[in-house]
Amino acid sequence: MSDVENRGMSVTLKNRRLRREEICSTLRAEVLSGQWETNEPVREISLAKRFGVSRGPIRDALLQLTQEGALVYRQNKGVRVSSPPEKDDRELLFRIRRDLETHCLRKAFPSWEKEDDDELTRLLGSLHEACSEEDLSKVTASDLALHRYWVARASEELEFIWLSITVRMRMAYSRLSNYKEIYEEHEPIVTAIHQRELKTAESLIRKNVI
Amino acid sequence: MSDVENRGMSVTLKNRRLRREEICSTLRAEVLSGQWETNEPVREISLAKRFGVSRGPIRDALLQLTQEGALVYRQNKGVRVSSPPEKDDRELLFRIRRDLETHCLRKAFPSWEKEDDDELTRLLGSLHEACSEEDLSKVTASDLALHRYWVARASEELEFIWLSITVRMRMAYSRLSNYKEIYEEHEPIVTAIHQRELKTAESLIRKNVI
DNA sequence: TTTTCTCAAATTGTTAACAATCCGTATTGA
DNA sequence: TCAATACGGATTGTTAACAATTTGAGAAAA
Repeated sequence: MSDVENRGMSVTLKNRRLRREEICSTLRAEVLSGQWETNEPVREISLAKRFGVSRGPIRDALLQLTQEGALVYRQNKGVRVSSPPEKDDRELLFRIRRDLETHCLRKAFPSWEKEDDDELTRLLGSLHEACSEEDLSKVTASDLALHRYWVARASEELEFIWLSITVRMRMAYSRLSNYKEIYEEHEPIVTAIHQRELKTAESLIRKNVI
Repeated sequence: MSDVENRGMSVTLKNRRLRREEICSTLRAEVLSGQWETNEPVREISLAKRFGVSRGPIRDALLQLTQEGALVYRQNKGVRVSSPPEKDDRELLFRIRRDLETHCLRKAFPSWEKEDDDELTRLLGSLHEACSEEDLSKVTASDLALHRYWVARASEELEFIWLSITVRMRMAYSRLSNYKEIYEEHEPIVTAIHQRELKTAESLIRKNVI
């Protein structure tokens, strides 16, 4: 069992039967936050032991992550962590992601309600907590969940497309020097949404997604 | 066993061990060409019988098609054919698809070789044949394969993203009145590529993808 | 009649055993 | 020595049986 696979042992007996989606998001956060070596093979058996299930559900989860772009699948050789996209493609992918997020926010805005505000506040709090703890895996998951919310709020279809693009970009934080900056880039976006300032929110998202 | 599931019985004994990708593309073409009722449940057992395998590989294929957007998965209820995207989202998706295809063609052009020309010719021939036979499933698959070629030629990463968008759009041919038009829209694109006229090819693709 | 409850059939979810494949190591032969 | 080959452990692919869940028909109750 490798180092990575032993991490985060919050798997208690009561949630022995984890949903595929839960296994997925745990693994996704680890891959996205760069905790797995690129080209490091991912073994089904060790993951099965770690999550306390058989290889079946693990294969489901790995196949899903393959489709999302976090992993690459090869016949009879299992999956490995994929490489980030080429430089040529990054600019296009960023633009598509910006277009998707602003489109979704604009579309969801007319029916935006207080409970949406509350949920965003909760997600922002989770991001703040993760940044304070300097927990990279948690920061990545929180960041993803925050952006994902306004996309999913608009369209389940677009959510899948957005996710597969965002996951492939690796959400690299190299542009930001520390965790505090990550939080401080997101706080104004949520504030603008709370105040129903669509244009401001759109503009801030465009500046954040680069 | 439903009507759809009995269709196309070219499954002989020799290719008993079909790859997941082969099962996928067969099912994908049928879904995309509208041969399955929307919201019609897709049963694992009947598909397993049809392809002569157990439910395992079928589940793999269905999960993959779910991620691509052809099917929708619900806990304990299996998959069903998804609905086409909302009108609001269609224009955005078309634009993204156009951007992806032209970007990929431009990127692949410098290293485009004779064998690529040959492959395009082959794929165009397949489309022509499908149009002559008026076989909707085959037309859909051929059209997809042709566009897919120049995307895949540029980037495996972008191929996945492009596929998940294109599959979700259902490739509706309502804009075109007959099969002949479908072929006649694609023939000039391939010709332009053969003659290395990038601008012309890009422009034709933009007009074709609407 | 209408609603609620019960139960059995159908279907999906999970598991463990088995088959096929890959890959590194050792052995063989020139 | 070196290349080719054979072997065996490790890993993925597939299968069939079993568990859990959903669904709908029909009985029971209001």
